[in-house]
Amino acid sequence: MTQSFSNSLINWYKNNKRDLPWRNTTDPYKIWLSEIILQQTRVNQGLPYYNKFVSQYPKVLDLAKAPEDEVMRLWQGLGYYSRARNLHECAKSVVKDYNSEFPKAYNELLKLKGVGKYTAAAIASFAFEQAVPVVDGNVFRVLARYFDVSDDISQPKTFTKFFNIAKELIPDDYAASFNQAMMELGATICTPKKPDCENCPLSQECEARIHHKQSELPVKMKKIKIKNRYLYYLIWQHEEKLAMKKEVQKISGRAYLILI
DNA sequence: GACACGTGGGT
DNA sequence: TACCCAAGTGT
Repeated sequence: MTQSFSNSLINWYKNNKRDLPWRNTTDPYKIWLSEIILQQTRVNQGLPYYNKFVSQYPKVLDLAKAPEDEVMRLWQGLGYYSRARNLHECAKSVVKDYNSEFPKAYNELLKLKGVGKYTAAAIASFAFEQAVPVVDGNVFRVLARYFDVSDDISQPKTFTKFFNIAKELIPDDYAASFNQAMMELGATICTPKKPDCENCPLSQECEARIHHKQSELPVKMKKIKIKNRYLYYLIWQHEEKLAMKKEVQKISGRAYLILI
């Protein structure tokens, strides 16, 4: 049962995977770079940034040596800017504390800034072929639908449940392919809206498809609420030129970027 | 454990 | 239009 799941999935992946640059390497630096960029970010949006970073900083040492302003500028437009700051800090830490080599152990990877459970598992499996399952939004969706698991995925404790299900399914000798395949299926077939069940290699046994519950799974209770905030800036303008100065001030314990 | 963090695409 | 997300993590 678990074997047919993995076999079908991995076989489908071999024949249908997209050709993406970070899939043609086992360099942990490039794997890490791609994973940070792809956090909460679509492939099409992150791809040009990945290429820029690899080109500008071929090795972790290059990134570690770069000025933070330069790294931030390269990241400009991608969003979630704390990722860029953590990226730089992580690179410096790998150089200083790990002799410029990424650690292999999952628990050691977890100590790196910006590397959480998902990214640590991704590096451990893609770069080092360890059988640690990745659990991201795609994996939640595929497993919730296939096994009809209706736990609320917005609750942190649910992560462990899905991690354990995936751990049962992941083959020791095809860990990287399995993890990649789970995410690829979620990204291209088992999508949030209108999943393409006709072309899904797992559709025959999928509980959600059998019971027509695709739109009800996975269950996510937490809703995103957007609050408006209004900030005021003073900008000096003389003819066509703007006068701006970057300063960082602490206001009630929080760092603000003040443009003067 | 709840919440903030960003931009861009889909319905 | 107004949501709903998308290869999560830090606080």
